[in-house]
Amino acid sequence: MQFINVTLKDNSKMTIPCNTKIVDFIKEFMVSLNKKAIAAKVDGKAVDLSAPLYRDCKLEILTYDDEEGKKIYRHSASHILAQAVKRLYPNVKLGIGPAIENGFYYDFDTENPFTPEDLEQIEEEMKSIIKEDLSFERIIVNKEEAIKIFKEHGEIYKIELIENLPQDAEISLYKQGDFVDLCAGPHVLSTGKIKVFKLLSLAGAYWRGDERNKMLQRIYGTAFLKKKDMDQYLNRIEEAKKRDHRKLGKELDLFSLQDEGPGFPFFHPKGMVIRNKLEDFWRKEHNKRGYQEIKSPIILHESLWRQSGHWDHYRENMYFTSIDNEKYAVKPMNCPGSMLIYKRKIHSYRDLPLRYAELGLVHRHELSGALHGLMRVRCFTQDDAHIFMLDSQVTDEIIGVIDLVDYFYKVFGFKYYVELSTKPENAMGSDLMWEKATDALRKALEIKGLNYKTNEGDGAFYGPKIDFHLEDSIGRTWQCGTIQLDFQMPERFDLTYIGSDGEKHRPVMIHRVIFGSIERFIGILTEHFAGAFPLWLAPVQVKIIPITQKNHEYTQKVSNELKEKDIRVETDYRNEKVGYKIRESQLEKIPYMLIIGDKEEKQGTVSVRSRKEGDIGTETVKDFMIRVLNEVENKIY
RNA sequence: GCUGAUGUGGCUCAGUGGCAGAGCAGUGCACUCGUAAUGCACAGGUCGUGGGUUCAAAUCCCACCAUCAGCUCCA
Repeated sequence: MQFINVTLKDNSKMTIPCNTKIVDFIKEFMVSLNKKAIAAKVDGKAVDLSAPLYRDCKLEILTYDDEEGKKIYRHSASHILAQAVKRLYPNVKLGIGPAIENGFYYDFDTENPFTPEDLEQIEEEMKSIIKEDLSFERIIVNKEEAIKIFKEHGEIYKIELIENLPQDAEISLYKQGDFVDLCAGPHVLSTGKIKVFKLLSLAGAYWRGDERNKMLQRIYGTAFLKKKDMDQYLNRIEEAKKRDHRKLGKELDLFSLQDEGPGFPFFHPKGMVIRNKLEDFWRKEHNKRGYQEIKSPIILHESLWRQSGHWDHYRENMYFTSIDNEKYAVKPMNCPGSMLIYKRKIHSYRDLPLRYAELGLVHRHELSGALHGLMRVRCFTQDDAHIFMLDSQVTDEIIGVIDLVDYFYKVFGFKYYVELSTKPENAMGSDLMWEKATDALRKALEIKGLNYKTNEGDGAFYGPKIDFHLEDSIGRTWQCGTIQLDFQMPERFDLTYIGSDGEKHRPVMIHRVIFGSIERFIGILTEHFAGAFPLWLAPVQVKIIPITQKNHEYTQKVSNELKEKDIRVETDYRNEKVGYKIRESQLEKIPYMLIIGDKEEKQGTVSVRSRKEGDIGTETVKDFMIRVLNEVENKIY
């Protein structure tokens, strides 16, 4: 008998007979993992537990606690889903069924779309497949054999996948009971290993994600080892639903979307307070940092958009109109307007860097099906800025923007991640320019000591970019800020400055946003704070609640004093019980409530209730004002 | 744009061929109240829009619009 050496994760070595199955190896030498093992990695490659060890190798056991193990577990669940569907609907054709973050899906081509009731039936069938505890068997075939097998089953999508594999490919199939699927694997040992799962939703999805292809029916599901973990996950989905800015936006009366303007949001008085506070903050911080605010028109002549390149690259997303028989376009971006302002006069190198900031309302034609509350709209306000500068100023300017982004996001308590995107396939401009620009961005990131991920080939067609993805309070990420180096616009608009040599030179330009879109940012903030905005942003900061009509006069006096200090106050003079008024203010997520009765009136105080901590005792009006003004000033959240 | 689902009073929803309903919100009256819902009464809807089928349509059929879940795309 031949023997082989197996090296484990802790570098210990074992000598075992050749062709020992991993599952047997675990039973013998790693008993503690016997129940937990899902699959294994041999020399870094994921394999089934039923695979034999036939040469010297490194062995690592994957359990549900490993990200990879979890994926394999869920992917196995997707095969069970497919088997259940085939049992119930034999004519359905299979697409693909991978594991995804938090779950899995499987795509099916079916004559009759599934209904939510069908899902229950499919779940039942999956349960019985799990009960049958069918083994996942790996079968290796060549290309011809694979095609023959799937032709017998009429699986046209699988055949298409196989045909795209190289001629000499070793093709693996997985068989459980009477069900065979094309799959690289690995899988759990048998269907019985899947403990808890749930089918979650139905959706259409294009075959291979291409909108020219047929739309298949996708079933989403998830699978966990413990019911507790699944319940927790389902709860988190519920929590996200509760925080949905569309729901909260309606409840808190911040904004609305009307049939008359799909994708064109209406901001209500309370939503406008948040908006204006964000803009005030933005203006103040930009002023401090040497930005000058501009405003360019919303409608501009078509010739401008031809010159800027938008006609060639962005026409599909633009709206057009005509005025006095001339063709005009509604701006989808602010940069061309900014270019015209730069070009209005001659600039000296001494004027640079020139930082033009613009809260610019842009309109873009988005597909109707893509619209989503404030997150995806057809008109939005970018907190844009275009910085025109000398080559030598690029790094400093980028660092300035990075610092500004960092300052802004911290104010809201967001963590964020940075990504650098490099030259794409269809880029304009020379390699040398791109290299220089990308180096400048990279250098700035390194000087700041920021960790970043590089997305090769993901830059804009006119230049590389740094993207900022912020993470909200329940762990979702959103792309907001971006810094883009742009060589095309200065070129296309023939921007110049006069250098110290008296000659004309080409300035460098960066284009950047921090909030991204004010509308989307408000959506993100709403979900991040679950509607309980920090005091400085809260549409109503203080609600004053008199206990009886006798206290109305004093209530009005307190209200006037607070308003005098620009504190946003509302008074509730309705003939209701205190508890009722408090409950309502609490649901409106108003940061402070002041309860006023005879006692307070006599003492000239107010009884303060915070939405977070409840009753926090009695204070003089003056102390309460100091408390509020301090909290606003420091943007405490 | 594509696939599927949904559309009934300000909000949340019931009503599946036979007189449009409930709760909350609103208004009026009573109670004058101490930290998350006082009681009674009243008012409010051409059932998304336009066609059609039927003695009769919120309900069945067709088209369109919007919303939702995804796909695709993206600030």
